[in-house]
Amino acid sequence: MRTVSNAAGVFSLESRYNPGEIEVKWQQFWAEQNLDQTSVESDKPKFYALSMFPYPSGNLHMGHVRVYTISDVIARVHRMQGYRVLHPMGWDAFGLPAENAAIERGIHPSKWTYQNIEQMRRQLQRLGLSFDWSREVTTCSPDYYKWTQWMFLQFLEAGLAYQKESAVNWDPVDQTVLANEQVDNEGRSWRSGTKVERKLLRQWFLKITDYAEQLLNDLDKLEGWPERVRLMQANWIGKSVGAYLEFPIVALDEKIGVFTTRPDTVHGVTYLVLAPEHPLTRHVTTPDQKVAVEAFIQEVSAQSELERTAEDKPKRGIPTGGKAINPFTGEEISIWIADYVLVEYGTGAVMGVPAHDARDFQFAKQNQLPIKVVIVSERDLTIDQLDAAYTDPGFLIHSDSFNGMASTEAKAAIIQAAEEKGFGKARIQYRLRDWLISRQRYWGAPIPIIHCPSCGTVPVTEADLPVRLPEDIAFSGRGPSPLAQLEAWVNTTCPACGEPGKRETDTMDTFIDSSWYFLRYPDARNEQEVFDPAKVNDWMPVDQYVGGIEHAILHLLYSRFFTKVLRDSPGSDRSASGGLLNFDEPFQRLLTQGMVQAKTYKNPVTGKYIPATEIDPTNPKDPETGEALDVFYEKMSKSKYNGVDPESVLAKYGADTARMFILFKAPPEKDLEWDDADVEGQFRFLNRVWRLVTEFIGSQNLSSGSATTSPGQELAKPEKELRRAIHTAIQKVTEDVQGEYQFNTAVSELMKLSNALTDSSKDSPVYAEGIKTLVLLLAPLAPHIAEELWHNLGYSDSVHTQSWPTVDPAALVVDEITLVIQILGKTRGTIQVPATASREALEQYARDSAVGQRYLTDKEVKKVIIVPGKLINFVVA
RNA sequence: GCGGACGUGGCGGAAUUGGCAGACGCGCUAGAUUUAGGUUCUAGUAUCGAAAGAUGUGAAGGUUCAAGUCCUUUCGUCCGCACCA
Repeated sequence: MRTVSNAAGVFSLESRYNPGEIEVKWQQFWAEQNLDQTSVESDKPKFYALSMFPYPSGNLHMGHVRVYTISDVIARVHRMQGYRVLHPMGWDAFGLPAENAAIERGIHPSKWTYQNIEQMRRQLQRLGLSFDWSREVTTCSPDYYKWTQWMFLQFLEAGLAYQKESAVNWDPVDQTVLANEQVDNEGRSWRSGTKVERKLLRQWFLKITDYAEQLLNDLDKLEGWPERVRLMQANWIGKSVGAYLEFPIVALDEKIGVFTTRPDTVHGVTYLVLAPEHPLTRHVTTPDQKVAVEAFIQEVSAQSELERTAEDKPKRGIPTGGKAINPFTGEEISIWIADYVLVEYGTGAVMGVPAHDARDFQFAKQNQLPIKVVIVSERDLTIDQLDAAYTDPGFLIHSDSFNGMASTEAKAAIIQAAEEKGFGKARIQYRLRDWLISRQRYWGAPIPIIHCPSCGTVPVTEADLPVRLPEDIAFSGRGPSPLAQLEAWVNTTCPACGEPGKRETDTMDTFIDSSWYFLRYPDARNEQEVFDPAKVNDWMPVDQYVGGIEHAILHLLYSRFFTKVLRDSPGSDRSASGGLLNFDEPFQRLLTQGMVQAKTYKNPVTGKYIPATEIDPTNPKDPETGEALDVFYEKMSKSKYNGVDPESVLAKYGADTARMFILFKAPPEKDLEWDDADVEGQFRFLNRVWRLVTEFIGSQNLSSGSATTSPGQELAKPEKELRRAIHTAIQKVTEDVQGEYQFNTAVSELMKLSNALTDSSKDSPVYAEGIKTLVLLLAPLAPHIAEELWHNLGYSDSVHTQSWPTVDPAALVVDEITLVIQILGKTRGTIQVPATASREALEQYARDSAVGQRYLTDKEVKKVIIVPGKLINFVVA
């Protein structure tokens, strides 16, 4: 076996690329050298690269591999470019699956979670991700949730946390509240299968609506976010500008307030509608309607919100018998209740203007309610009959002093009139609702509140945090929340008066845990305070956030909310004038990566998915029925039998190949189709690089001294071309790995460089520069092989501590360019011309060329367009 | 219904932002080497055509010397929201 010796030692030239061996070796080396720990050299610019932390389900899937590979490449590139980089990792470790494991398998949620964390951390470390594990956070750990509880107290202090009675999805079998997303389309619980009920319960809320306007406006600052995420958030917040108007109830000393975006149509109101849950429904109902109204309310309350808001559902409602007065006209109008009015939005009551609102029109037709036209398309037109609601702008009629006014102007005029007469005022309404954060579950951060018979709701004092989860607890999945069943834990003393009190038994929504974790990483081991504001203000905002589009609203909106609240809140230091944070938005740039999909086989008749192992891929048929199967790509999942286990890919090809495949196969924000043949292709490429570098090292050894460049020597043409290829690669890869993150084209540039080197002579004096550059550019993408080759090249420092290569502009200068010759815009050929040729010279070269001779002879050239360095276009008659 | 994104070879995807469409890879074809096979290497691979050449970026128009890229219309796919008053 031939060996080579250099500064790095003696090694075999015949050694084949063996990822299993070198990846473990270098991972150990990096760990020993603490290479991944965050540099705190303050003279360097900071870069905070963050990928969304995972829920520790126990097994890593390809989606994880993709996100973390992306953020790892970004982190590694920035390190080489001279930034101090914070690239941390943690665990979103509270949540239902742990508790279900406890119910189903009798394993304690804590044990289950920590086991999973151990396993997933090992799996992540196998990928060669440069995470600073010394800053790891785990949301279910008391030293983390202590501060989650502290956050809650900040919100309480600021008046942003409150309790209120609210209609929620209640599962009568499991005896718990369910989130909307845990109820299916038929209104059944995902776990018990029972129809959920709407139940009024006293729950904790965070007042996110107080920040609605800022959350909306500051979206404009997020230029580094995908447009669609910003739009989704804007729609979710759902700002409407309109008016709040009050209608006095006949024979009662009360008024019904409504919100409307169309105050200009107020003279066309012919009835009012209350939501069934509206507090005034029972007041306004007349005795003769009482039985019918009660029955209706019962019926509606049995429906889930999903059922009630289902598409194109007929609007159902009944009269209450009560009457109200339209203050603008003095007319008496009837009061109805109907299921299409939502108690959560606006005031839970609407004014019915059938002539100018499609829903009201439908409702009025159905119930023979009067329709009064008050807007017409042209001035001085009079229309009394409509076939459909007229919802466009127009001019007012039947509207007293406002007649003839444009509806757009009338809005403001009528609001002004309402204010003057005390009928109402201008109002801005948001679709966003306050955030319900109580969960009747065990595996979450306990809400740090004590209920005292004499003092009421009392916060746990900061010194008593964390309110720990009791360890010794039974999980049956039945009866009240596990915490509520543990009397020893529930009974405590009131911090205010010292008398007996009871702990709040609800825990917090796990989205609270993840709404601030990025603020903990800069100071993750701080036991004295939630974080040192100086450190957080130094590292924040996150420069690049990477995660799935499924969090477009939830996590990303909540995190923005938390950031703004903490910016406004002084924290523990009440004497401070400003807030804890000095920035408005947590995430400067956001990259939403696409799904990882794989081929699925589905029987179009039965709808069944068939595992790939059971079919012949060249002729996919159902093994049981023989029917031809549909073949398409879908997100990997167990139920579709199309999951690819990262561990098996790592075992077969290694982490570098898996990373390269993922980066090359699709741009990061697009869905990625898993393809074993393409994985093989990346493995081949890394093998080519391996051979290229290894053979170069061998040739250096054999012919040492013969391939040196004398300074000042003019390079020959092939060398010049190779050097241009090298620096073009540096330029393009650099562009691709920063800013737009087009890793797929970055990899293809590396392939081109590799191909250029393969085609060049190893004796070329610039060959060594090419090999070195290739390894450096490859380092962030395939860190292990790059490290191995770097050391084999004789360097003793890690490749990952090297500076990113820079472009030598002189190397990009060309002597000759290819000039495209077009006749009437059609390409007819190309010629090589000196790069410095003038426009006149270019035209002459083109005319003299064979192409020019052929197409221009006997033709009248009317016009010549010259794009210097590129093309010449002759416009002929 | 409203809002958004996207349609390019057999496939994934490229195209200095208006300047040679199909980079790079997969697959496929032929050949070479080695072989039990994989590996590796060379050449080819948008379509039609023997070739010259013509055609070609969902479709149809338009602007321009020049359009995948800009404009208009249209078809299709995907995603988000959906009785929000």
